[in-house]
Amino acid sequence: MRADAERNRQRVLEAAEEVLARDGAAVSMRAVAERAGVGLGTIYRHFPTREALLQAIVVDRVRRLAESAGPLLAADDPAAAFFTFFTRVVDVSARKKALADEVSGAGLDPKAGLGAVGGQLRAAIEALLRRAQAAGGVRADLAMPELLALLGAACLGAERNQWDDALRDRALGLLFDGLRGP
Amino acid sequence: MRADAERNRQRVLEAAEEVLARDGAAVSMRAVAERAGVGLGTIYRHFPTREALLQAIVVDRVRRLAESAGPLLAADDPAAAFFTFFTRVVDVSARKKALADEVSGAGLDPKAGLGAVGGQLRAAIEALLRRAQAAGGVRADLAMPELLALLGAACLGAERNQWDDALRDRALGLLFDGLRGP
Amino acid sequence: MRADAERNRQRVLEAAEEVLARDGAAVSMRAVAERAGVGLGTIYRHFPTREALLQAIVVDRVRRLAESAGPLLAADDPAAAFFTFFTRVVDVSARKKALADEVSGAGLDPKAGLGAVGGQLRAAIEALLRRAQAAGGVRADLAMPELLALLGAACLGAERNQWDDALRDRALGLLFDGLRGP
Amino acid sequence: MRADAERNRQRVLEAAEEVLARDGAAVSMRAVAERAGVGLGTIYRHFPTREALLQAIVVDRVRRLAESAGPLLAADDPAAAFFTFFTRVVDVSARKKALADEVSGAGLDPKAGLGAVGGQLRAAIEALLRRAQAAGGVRADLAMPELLALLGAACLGAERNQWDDALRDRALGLLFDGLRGP
DNA sequence: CATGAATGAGTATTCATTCAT
DNA sequence: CATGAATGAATACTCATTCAT
Repeated sequence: MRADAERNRQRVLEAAEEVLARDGAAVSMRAVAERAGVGLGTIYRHFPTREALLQAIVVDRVRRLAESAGPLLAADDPAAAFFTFFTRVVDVSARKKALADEVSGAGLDPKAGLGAVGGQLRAAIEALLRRAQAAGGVRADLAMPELLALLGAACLGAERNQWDDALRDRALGLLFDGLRGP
Repeated sequence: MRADAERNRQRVLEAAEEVLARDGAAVSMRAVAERAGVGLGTIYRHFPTREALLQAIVVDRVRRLAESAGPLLAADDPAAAFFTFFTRVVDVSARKKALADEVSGAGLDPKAGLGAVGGQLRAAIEALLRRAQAAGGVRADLAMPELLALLGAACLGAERNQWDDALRDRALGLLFDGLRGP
Repeated sequence: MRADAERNRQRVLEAAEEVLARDGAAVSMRAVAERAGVGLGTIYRHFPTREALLQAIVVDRVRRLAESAGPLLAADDPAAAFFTFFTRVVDVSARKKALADEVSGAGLDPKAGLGAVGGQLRAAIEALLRRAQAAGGVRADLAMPELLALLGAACLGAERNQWDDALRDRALGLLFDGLRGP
Repeated sequence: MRADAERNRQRVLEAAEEVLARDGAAVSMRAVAERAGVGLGTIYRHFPTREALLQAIVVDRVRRLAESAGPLLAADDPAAAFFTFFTRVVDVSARKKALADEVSGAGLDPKAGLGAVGGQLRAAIEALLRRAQAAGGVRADLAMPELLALLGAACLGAERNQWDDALRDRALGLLFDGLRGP
């Protein structure tokens, strides 16, 4: 790919990321184009449809999240690692609109638009959970469906209600007590 | 107001409630009019804007929810009453689209579009919480902000991901363990 | 239907008829709206899609053509009636763009977008042909496929090349000699 | 012109010929570029506009048609030669989209976009006609305007309606009977 | 000289809202 | 007072053409 094309592709992605993070999934293509300082056609050159552009951004976010789980899988305290990652996912959702929608619900199954990265994030969560359970830091009867349900809910709540750090810590603190066991 | 006007107002409200519950907040005014069997103008006679109509419905829902808390305030088991009401709010959210948005977050402050009923729901929750805490069934350090944050998150998650009863019970069971205390 | 709605529907149809007759099937909806002096939404109220509007016009033209065959079926000179109708179809095509496309080819089969009127026109042509053949004014071995092929071709030629009356008479005169027999 | 430039010009012409013949005049420049395996800019280097490219192709087709008339001018049976050529033009139109438009109507006047070749084709047709008339195989009162009108119409019909060989023979057979005389 | 990235005017279509009937 | 016809701004997307690389 030519240098200027790659540069413009990045500008489009960054502009779309910004307006998407700020305004949510209802962004118009024209708004993205103006923000990026490019023509409408330039967006469509790099992303065939509106959905493709938005998905590219969300997929990238989810991928980064999944990748960031790597170091935590080798952390000394498996339970802390699990809760750290849970918090991180919620945290990113609070700051980036349209991410929670994907983390929430079925979005982590490969069948969804996320493609493979949905499964990767899910796998990362599951691995962290298993280690934490083996270490006794998370109750043994916690299964993935309810964990994902709660994680998705927290992400949606954090996004919609713009949880600040303090609120997030208090809310997740309560939730984590429940995940540790009664 | 003339009797037929009042009757039409009710028909509009009921129709809007149905389509809003089913299709979510993206519902079109025409869809509401057709469902109600009235003209578009009739809707606008009773509700000045689309937002006003939707809000009237949500306000009504929230009001009913708040009123339904009454008996629970006199229940024998304050903690059970608290958790019952929490579950009820989540349950209704899962079945009625566009409710979770209001329960979530700032919607329960009087400053929001909900008007007074937001405060009423909030007051009901707070009263149930205080009784449950006094009875020792809920941890004493649980404050309203994080409680509302978690309640809103659960509502959003239940709506978006269409929690079934079993999933709702498992997810809320974990959360309630956290609310009882570590 | 309300009087003003019917009036506007007619204005739209007439405006679309004009621009379609003049500019062909590539007309834009905006051009029709401006010509009709109505808003874009008004067109879409009466015709759900661009295709529906254009088809309504062409269907109407074809219907009128088919209906105009009625008196000719009772004419004294069956052969003259047949040739008169053939000429009429070509004549209208020369004056109204986008008609020839429908008369030409498969457009007269009910499967096409013309719906029933395509079949009616075809039936009218066939009836006129049979009478003319029975009267000995048209060769007996003339069948519908080649007749429709020639009629469609003449319509297309007349439209594309804007045959004037004299040219049309000369060209069709030659063709009719062929249809009478060698 | 450099050898590679000439080579690219040919590739563009051939690719455009193919897609034009298959898909008709609505072909996009990008489709031509991809088919030719060259960049869009290369097309515009050789042809200043979309129209220029399409015309170059049609001009070439018409030129070849005109040239193919040469041997027929020396054929033993002038009438057969005339009808053979008429059939050939229709035949090519049926197989190559966007040709009929040019053969049809004014396209054969030098004033049109075809440039000189339009006149050449016209001259070839006229020469064949004169010989056939002199030999008594075509009616003496057949003049060029109506002949061209009918030829153009047949070309358009054959293209639009995708006449197969049998239909073409039947339709043209009827027409030729008319051209021979009543 | 070749490339293909960028442009942006243009397209059909939707929908909240107004207002003549 | 009810109706629903009319409005027109807004949306996603296409494609001939230009021009930086």
